[in-house]
Amino acid sequence: MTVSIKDVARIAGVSTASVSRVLSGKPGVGADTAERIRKVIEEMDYRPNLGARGLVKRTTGNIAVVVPRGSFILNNPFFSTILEGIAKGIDQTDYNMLMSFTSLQQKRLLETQAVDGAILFSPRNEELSLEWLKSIGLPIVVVGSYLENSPFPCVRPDDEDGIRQAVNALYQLGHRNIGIINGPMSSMHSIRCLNGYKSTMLELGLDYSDGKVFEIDEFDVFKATKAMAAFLNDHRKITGVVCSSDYLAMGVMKAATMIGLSVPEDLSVVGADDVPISDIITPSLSSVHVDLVGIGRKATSILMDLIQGKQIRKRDVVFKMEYVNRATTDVPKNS
Amino acid sequence: MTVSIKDVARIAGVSTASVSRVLSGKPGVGADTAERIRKVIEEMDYRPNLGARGLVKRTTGNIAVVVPRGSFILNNPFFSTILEGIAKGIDQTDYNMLMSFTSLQQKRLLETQAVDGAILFSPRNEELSLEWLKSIGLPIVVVGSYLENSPFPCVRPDDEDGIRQAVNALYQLGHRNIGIINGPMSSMHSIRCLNGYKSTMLELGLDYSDGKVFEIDEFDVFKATKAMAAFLNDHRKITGVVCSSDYLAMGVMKAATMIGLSVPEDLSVVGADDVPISDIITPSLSSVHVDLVGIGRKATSILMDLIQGKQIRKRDVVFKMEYVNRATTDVPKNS
DNA sequence: TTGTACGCGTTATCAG
DNA sequence: CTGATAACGCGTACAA
Repeated sequence: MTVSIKDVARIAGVSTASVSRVLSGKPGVGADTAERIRKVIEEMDYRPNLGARGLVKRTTGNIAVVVPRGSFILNNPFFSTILEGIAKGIDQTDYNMLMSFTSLQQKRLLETQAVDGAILFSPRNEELSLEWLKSIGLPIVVVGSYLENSPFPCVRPDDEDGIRQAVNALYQLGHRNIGIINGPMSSMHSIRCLNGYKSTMLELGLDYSDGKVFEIDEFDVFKATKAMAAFLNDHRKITGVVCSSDYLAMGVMKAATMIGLSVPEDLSVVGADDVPISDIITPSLSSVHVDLVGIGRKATSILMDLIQGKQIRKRDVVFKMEYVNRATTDVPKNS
Repeated sequence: MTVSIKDVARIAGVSTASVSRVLSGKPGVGADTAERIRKVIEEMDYRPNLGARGLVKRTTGNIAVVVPRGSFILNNPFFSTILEGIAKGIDQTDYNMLMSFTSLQQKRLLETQAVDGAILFSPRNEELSLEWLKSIGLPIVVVGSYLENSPFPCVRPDDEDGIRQAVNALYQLGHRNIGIINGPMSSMHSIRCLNGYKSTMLELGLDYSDGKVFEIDEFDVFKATKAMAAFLNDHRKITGVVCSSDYLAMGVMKAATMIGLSVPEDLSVVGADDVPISDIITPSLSSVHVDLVGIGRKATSILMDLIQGKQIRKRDVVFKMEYVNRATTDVPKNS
C-alpha cells in the first residue's frame, strides 16, 4: 500500500541508489535526472520509512524520556515544566520524544535499540538500576534529581541551597518555629532538602526536632492533605513551613484552611522550584525560583552532545535557586 | 557491538529461524534445543531489535500523541490530565508513546511510518489538515475537542452542556449578571462554550451582550490575566463568571484579586473540566466535572480497536459533565 | 524438528 | 554520473 523507494526508482526509470542520493541530498546525480526523480517523489507522495533507514544507519531518531511510574506524574507541575523545557530542546533537533510509563515498558524501551539516548527523571527503581543502565551503553542524562556518584551527567536545581534560602527568608520575617514539609525519603531530593533545612536551622540557632518535620509517605499531594492537616493541627506552634516543592506547598495551603488556619496570617508557606502556576494561585505562593524550563533544555542539549560523541566538560550542571517573596509569607502573628 | 539474532544462532549452533521461533514463542522447536537457545539468549543478554522486527511485521509498536504546538501546553492541567489517562491506557498495552512538538515534526512523525496510530488533541493547524490526515491512512482518534463532521472518532466532554450547568448554578445562587471568560474563537471548544452560554442566558431570560463575554487572544493564561483584570474592572456589574476551562478560571481569580475583587464575595467563578488541582487551590474552585482521565483512557482503547481493525460502533464518545459546588461561588453581594 | 533463503525499505560500497 | 548489490536485524514460507 505504501510506496517504497523501489517504486519511485521503477517509475522514474532509475536505480534505488539514485533515489536515495537525491533523498539525502548527496552529490553524484545529474541535474536532469535528479529533477525527474524529485518530481516522481512528489507525485507518488513518497515518504522514506524511518525504521528501515534506522536499521542501516543504526539510529532511530528518537530519545526516551523516562519519568517515574506512579499516578499523576504528568500533572505534577515540577515534572511537566521540565518536560516543557525538554520539548523546547527537542524542537531544535530532528528527534522525537518516546515515553513509556510502566517500568517494564521503560526497560524494554531502553534495551531494544528503540532510542538513541535517554533523559531520566529518577533512576530509582527496581528494574532500572544504575548498574543496568550503565550496561546498556546508551547516552543518558539525569534530570531534576541528584544522584550519588552517578555515571551520567545530571542537570538539577541546587535544592539544598533553595531550602536554605527559604528558611532564611522565614527567619528574617521573624519566624522562629519553622517546620518542613518534605517528600518521601526514598528520594535524594527529600534527603537533601532535609539536610539543607537542618543545617540552616542549626546555623540560625533555631530549635528543630522531629516534631517539626513532616514527611509524606507517597508522592500524592491529594492524598496527603489530610495527614498534613493533622500534623499542622498537632503542632500549632509552627508559624512557618518550608516545602520541598510547590506542589506540596499547595497541599499545605489546603491543609491549613482545612483546620482553620489562614495563610499567611496564621501560617507562612514557602514552596520550592517556583512552578508557573504558583504565581497564579491566590494567595500567590512564595517560593524559591529555579529555571525548570532551562533545566529541561540543558538536559536535552547535553544529551545531544553525548549522542554526537562529544566529551562533556562539566559532568553536572547545577541551576541556582533564588527566593521570590509573594503572598504566602508574612511576619508571624504574635510578633 | 550489540548482539544480533545471528550471533545467538551461531553460538547456540542453530539457525536464526529456531531462535526466532523461541523468541516469539511459536511451536516447532524441540524442548532441549529451545532450552539451549534460551540459555544462550540469557547469557548473551540478547534483545531483539524492534526496528528490524517492525520492518518485517509492518508495525512499530508506538503510537503518536499529537498536542497543539505552542508553549506550556504540557503545563496546562487539561492536557496533562488527559495525557495521564492516555498513559494509563497505554500501560495496558505494549505500545510506547511518541511525541513531537513542532507541527513540522508532527507531520514527519505521522507520515514516515513511525507509528501505528495517533491520538490528536487538536487537528487545527496549517500542516495537519483533516484532508491530509485522512490521506495518510493512519488509525486516528481525536481527543478533547469537538470536530465538525470529523472522519475520525472523537472522545470529548459535553462542554456545551457543561457551560449550561455552570450558568444555571450561578443563576440559582441568585446571579443575574453573568459573564463568560472564553478561549480563542479559533477552537471549536470556545465556540461551543459560547453557544452554551448564550442559549442558557436566553432560556433564563437573562440579558447578555458582548460586554459580558471576554475572549483571550492566545491560550496563555499568564499573559491574559492583565487583560482579564481590565475587563472585569470595566464591567463591575458582573457578579459571576463562567469559564471555558479551570485554567482560565484560575487566571480570573488572579485577575480579580489584582483589581481588589475578592472571590467569591465580590465575584463568583466557575471553571470547567474540574482538573485535579482545582480542589487543592484556595478557595477551591467550583467547576463542572468531567472524567478527563477516563477520556484519555477511552481514546486509547478506541485507538487500539482501530489498529486491530475492529469496527467502531459509536464513532463519537461524549463524556457527561456535572457541576460541583466548591468555594468560589456564593450568592451575589447585594442580594 | 530444523534449516535455507528470501523479503521488509533503506543506505553504502563498489563497478562500470 | 549511474546501477547492481550487499548489508542492517528479523520473520517466515518452504524445503529438508
